[in-house]
Amino acid sequence: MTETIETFPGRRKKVTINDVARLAGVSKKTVSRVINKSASVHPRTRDEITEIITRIGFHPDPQARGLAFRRAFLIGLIYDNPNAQYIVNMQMGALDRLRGSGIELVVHPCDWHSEAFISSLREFLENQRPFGVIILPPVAEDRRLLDLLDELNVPRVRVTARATGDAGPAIGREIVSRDDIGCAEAGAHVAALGHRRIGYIGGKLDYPSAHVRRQGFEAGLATHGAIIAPDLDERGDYSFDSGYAAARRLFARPNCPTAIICANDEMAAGAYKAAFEAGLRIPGDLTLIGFDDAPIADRLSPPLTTVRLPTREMARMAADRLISTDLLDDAPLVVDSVLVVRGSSGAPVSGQS
Amino acid sequence: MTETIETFPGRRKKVTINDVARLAGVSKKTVSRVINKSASVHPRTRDEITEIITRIGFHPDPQARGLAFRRAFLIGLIYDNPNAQYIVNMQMGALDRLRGSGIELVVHPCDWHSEAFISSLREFLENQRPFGVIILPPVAEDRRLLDLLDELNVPRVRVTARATGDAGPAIGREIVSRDDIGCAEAGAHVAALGHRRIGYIGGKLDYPSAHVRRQGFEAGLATHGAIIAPDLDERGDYSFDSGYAAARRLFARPNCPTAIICANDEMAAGAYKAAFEAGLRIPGDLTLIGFDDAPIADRLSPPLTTVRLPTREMARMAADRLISTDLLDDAPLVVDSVLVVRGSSGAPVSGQS
DNA sequence: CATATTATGGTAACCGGTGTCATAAAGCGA
DNA sequence: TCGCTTTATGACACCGGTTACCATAATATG
Repeated sequence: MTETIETFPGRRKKVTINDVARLAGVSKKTVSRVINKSASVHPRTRDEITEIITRIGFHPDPQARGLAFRRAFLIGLIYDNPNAQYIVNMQMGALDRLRGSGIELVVHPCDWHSEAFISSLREFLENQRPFGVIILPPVAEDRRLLDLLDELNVPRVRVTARATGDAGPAIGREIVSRDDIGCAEAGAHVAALGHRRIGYIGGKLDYPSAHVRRQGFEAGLATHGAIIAPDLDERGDYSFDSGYAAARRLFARPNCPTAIICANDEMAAGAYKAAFEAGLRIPGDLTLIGFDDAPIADRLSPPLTTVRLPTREMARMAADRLISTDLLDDAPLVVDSVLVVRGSSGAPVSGQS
Repeated sequence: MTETIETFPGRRKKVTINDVARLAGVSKKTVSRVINKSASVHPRTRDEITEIITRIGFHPDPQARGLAFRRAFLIGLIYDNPNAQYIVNMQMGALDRLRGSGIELVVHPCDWHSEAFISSLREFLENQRPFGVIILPPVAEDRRLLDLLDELNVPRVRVTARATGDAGPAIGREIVSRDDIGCAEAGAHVAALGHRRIGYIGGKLDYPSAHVRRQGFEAGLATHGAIIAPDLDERGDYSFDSGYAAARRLFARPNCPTAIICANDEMAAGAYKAAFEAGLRIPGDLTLIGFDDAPIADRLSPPLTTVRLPTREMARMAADRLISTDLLDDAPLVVDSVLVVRGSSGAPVSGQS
């Protein structure tokens, strides 16, 4: 039995690998091997060292380890649109997985369209050399960013939306959301309610998710023979204001829609505002559909029927892919979206088209 | 003129302090002095070194520096209530200031009431040894956390609400918001509109801001001789659901309020929902007031009259206090809140009390 | 039993900076 | 001109880990 001299009571200085080595009567190299689960260490030795590590509460210094590894124990979360409400969910999801791993989450919002976009990211990546990064749409699709990550050899996981799991070549590891599935449900839901005069407020064309969602909605409508009315086809930029403006344009059309499908909740919330101002009752006069199931969705009155994406879960998976050592392959992980029916959708009032 | 041999074109390996030293013909220590603006370096030498640093694009490695300094170039943002919408604003504010400083923001939500609260924070602080932390309410008031920070000697800035700038002893550096000012404006606004049957949905007693805001509202009401009706005095926990429940309780009272003041926007949003379900029109039947000017405030219909706190600015100031070398003193920085009148407040319909 | 292979452990150098302390150079009053 | 203080700079160890490489003990083979 080794003397219990020098256990932690009273010690104030940081416990180092040397302390462990000394107590175990081995070299720091051996302790290092145990820490990193590398190479062959005699089981007895390993257990002894492990025991000592926990007993004296040794935690390898991330700074020192990072310096030697040339890699910081940080994971960057890179995204545009810092105001999107799901960002918080994504952060929580990543943190769920990181908790206890000794790796910290560094948030890195950025302005996709700014000139400094790449250079500021480069600075972060080159200097801090994060363990890996999680990139969210729409920047997850940016060629320059992907190239930069390749150049600097930073592991990454992309979170992205695609209509099918195998559409297009995978660009590195990715978490793919099947936005189209929930959208199809939503489209079918709207059509099944009897709506035929259906408006649409889509996203910008350079957001890949905009296409996927649209296709999903259209496919769902088609199952009941419905379509997006060609003269009620509007577009926003996923912001509240753009949704408001688009909805106003729709209301100004000769033949008002009885339902409007929005490519995200923020724009749907804007449509609520427009509807309120126009004196339209939801869902009596107007059915509204959103996407995201953002926090605002069930805070609206009536609560918004929307398509839920498991954002937190997705971020958790993304973080897991970055830090799990036992990852089997790089096949994209696919998650489904699902329709959440709430109070904003109902049958059109009789008498209307 | 020194030869331009070996400038960066084509180099792939990291530029180190040694490269700079060699090029400048000085020791790395001197370069280090320049980097840290420390001690006396001859102006000529300094300029020369500075020039070389920018020319070859040298960025000191945060890992190495952190190891030597025993302090990571990270700033932690510690908060409970990760779902509060102002969190994103706080993050943005801190990032505004950190941009270009080479210091990264690490987010650290935590469950104030969990047992692991302190231990998980201790792990972060002991291992990563962040440059400093910003702590937001309500954890900004937690004794155990403050003690822990003292023990580990981690610089901190607290963001907190106090009625007056000098109430109570300052516990380290702080950014103080005068919640009471805007609340007083709001109270006066409600009373001036003619409301006399005024309900209140306050926050939990262990949230210090709950007291401050209440006092502010009451002071404002008092300027017009109004008070919170004793039988309409409810309490929530700053969550949407609690606001909804509290509002429903208020509506069930014999004599309905014509106005409800809520201690935050989330609860006010809950009250919207309750009002909607009860068939009450806002502001015709019911005036609603919130606090925070959270994103949801102007997404509600009608938009919510609320008290705005300059959250982003506050976080910017907090980060500044942590990283600015030229800070003059530790006096608390005080920011005011201000009433934002929107569509949810109006005169009570005649005929009512 | 001698020799060829493993399996481990030890040593030194290194990752890229910073601290301490000594020393050279410069300023300065007598 | 000569000490003496002040300023500028360098040598070297060190922060706390890691890897490269070598030495040695343990095991297998002829």
